[in-house]
Amino acid sequence: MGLPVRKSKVCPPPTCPLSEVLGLLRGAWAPNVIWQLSGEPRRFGELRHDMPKISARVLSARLRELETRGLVTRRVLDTSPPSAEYSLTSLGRELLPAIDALADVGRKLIEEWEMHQRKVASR
Amino acid sequence: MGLPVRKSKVCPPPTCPLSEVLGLLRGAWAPNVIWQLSGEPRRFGELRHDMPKISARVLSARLRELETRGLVTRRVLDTSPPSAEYSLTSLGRELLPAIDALADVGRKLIEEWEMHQRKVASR
DNA sequence: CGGTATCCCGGTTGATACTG
DNA sequence: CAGTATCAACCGGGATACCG
Repeated sequence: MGLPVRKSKVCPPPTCPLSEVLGLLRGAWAPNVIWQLSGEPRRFGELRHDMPKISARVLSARLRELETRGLVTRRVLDTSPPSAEYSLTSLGRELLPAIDALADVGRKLIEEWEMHQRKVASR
Repeated sequence: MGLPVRKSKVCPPPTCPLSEVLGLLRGAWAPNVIWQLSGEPRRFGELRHDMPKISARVLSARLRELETRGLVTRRVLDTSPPSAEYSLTSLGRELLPAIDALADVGRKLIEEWEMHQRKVASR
C-alpha cells in the first residue's frame, strides 16, 4: 500500500480571488493594456499604435471586459471623427502595484534564468 | 482631421518581465499549483486530489514547466509504489507575496462586483 | 476614427487508455 | 502511484472586410 493522501488546506481562500484577477489578466494582451492605461487616458487608436501587433477585435474585447468589471472607463469624445478615451478607474489603479510586484519577480526570474544558462554554457 | 496620436512611454519596461511571470502563471492551473505548494511539499496524487478537475496530463506539464524554470523541485521517494514530492524553491517562494497581492485585488474586485450586482438588482 | 462580423488557425485542455 | 500517448473539443487570437 502506498502513502496516505495528506489533506491540504481545503479550497485555499486566495485561489478564488486569484483566478478572478488572472481571468482579467488573461490572454496575451490584458496586462499590457492595463499598463498602457497607467498614465494618461488613451484613445483606441493610440492603444493600437502602442501595441502594433494587437488586432482591433482583441483590443476591443479586452477593453470591454475590463470595462464591465469596473477596471476601466470609456468616455466618448464629441469630436469629428468621433473618438473614445479609456482610462483606469481607481479600482483599476489598485492593480498596478500588484502588477509591479509580479514584474519584480519576473525580473529576478529572468536574471536567475540567464545565470543558469551561463553556467550550463560554460561547461 | 482627427486628434493627433499622443506618444506613450515607449515599450514599458515592466511589461516584458511581466509576461515572463504571466507565461509561468499561464493556463487555468499554474497559479493554483503554486498555491498548493506554498505549504508542505506535496505528491502528485495529492495535488490531483486538491484540484479534482485538473487532468494528469496538464498537471504533469505545469509541474515540468515550473521545474525547468527553477520554481519547483521534484524529489522521487524510495517507496513502493514509487512516489514523487514537489515543493517550491526559494525562487518559487518569492512569487507568493506577489500572488497574495493579486489575490487582494481579486477580493476587492469580487466585493465591488457583488455590490454592483446588488445595486442593479434592487432597481 | 472606432469599432463589429466572419472565417480560420494553432495551442491548451480534458478524457481515456496505457506503461513503469 | 506517477506519469505519458493519443484524440477530440474548445477558445483566444490574427486577418480581413465592413459599418456608423
